[in-house]
Amino acid sequence: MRKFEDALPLQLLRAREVMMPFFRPLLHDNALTEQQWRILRALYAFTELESNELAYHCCILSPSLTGILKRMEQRGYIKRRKSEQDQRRTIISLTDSAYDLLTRISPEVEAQYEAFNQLYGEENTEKLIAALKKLIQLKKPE
Amino acid sequence: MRKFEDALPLQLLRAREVMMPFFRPLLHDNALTEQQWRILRALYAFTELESNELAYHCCILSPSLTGILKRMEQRGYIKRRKSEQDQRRTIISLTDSAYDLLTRISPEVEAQYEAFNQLYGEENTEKLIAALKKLIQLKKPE
DNA sequence: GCCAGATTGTTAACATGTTAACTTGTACGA
DNA sequence: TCGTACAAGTTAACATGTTAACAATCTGGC
Repeated sequence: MRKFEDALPLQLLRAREVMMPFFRPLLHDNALTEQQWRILRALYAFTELESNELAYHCCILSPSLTGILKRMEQRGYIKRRKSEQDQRRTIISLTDSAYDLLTRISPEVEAQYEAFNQLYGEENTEKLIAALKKLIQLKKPE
Repeated sequence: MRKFEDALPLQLLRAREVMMPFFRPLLHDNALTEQQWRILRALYAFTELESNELAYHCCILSPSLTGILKRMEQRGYIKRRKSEQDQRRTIISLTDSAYDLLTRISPEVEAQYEAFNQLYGEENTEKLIAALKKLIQLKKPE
């Protein structure tokens, strides 16, 4: 059988566990979960997104997103409106308060990316991103 | 700010989401979660492990492990014994039933790895594993 | 216009992730 | 040897992951 450590999904998980300590303290200080942070960044990048688009970009399943958005709405970070053309669709966007938060902590996040790059090496990072992009473009043939 | 898609932790997550569909149907057919499968494989590789070692190898936090092991014990896949020298430590190992299960579905798992490699390319896979191993060896300086 | 089938989002039920607090057992120095 | 600090597991409380089922809406063909 394949050696336990060579399992690629496990390696990807481990790699993530090595990176996250760079960012977790920051998120924790601002009472944000990783998922909430991904949502803030996605909405910052796209200005507004429908629920299913947001879920796709953030790698979050719809049932999880329902709860997360509920909490983020209560905390005043996101707002929702119904699509005019299709009453099923909800369009999500950020509040001013969320933009303030992003503006405030983004520099610290960038600093942590820098710290990581210094440790891992700029070149290694680029190679890894390239390899991951290639993998992500794959689709399982059915 | 950094482009949303270029966030490395997100890329690692996406990559994993692309890979897992190769294995999920198999796990699902055998009523196994990803975590339970990691535990089975780790115990198969190491024969027996203490709780904290098992948690480390499988990237599972102790509080989660407590519940997972409870369910796996009820289903007859693992057994526990106390360490003689240190009554705090629990040593976990597989039951015969678990070995049977592993023997039965391992070939199918390997076949899925092969299918993935054919799609992604042997060389790409090796490069990616090498890059991930290098990353995993990093420790955040405190 | 009407209905079958697809789509969007939610709820439900359970498993796991995450942090903090707690329990028990161990080690170690005053 | 006493107590204090530490280590291993568990529990608690909440957030999220996962699958299935469901309600509301839309879309197309008839």
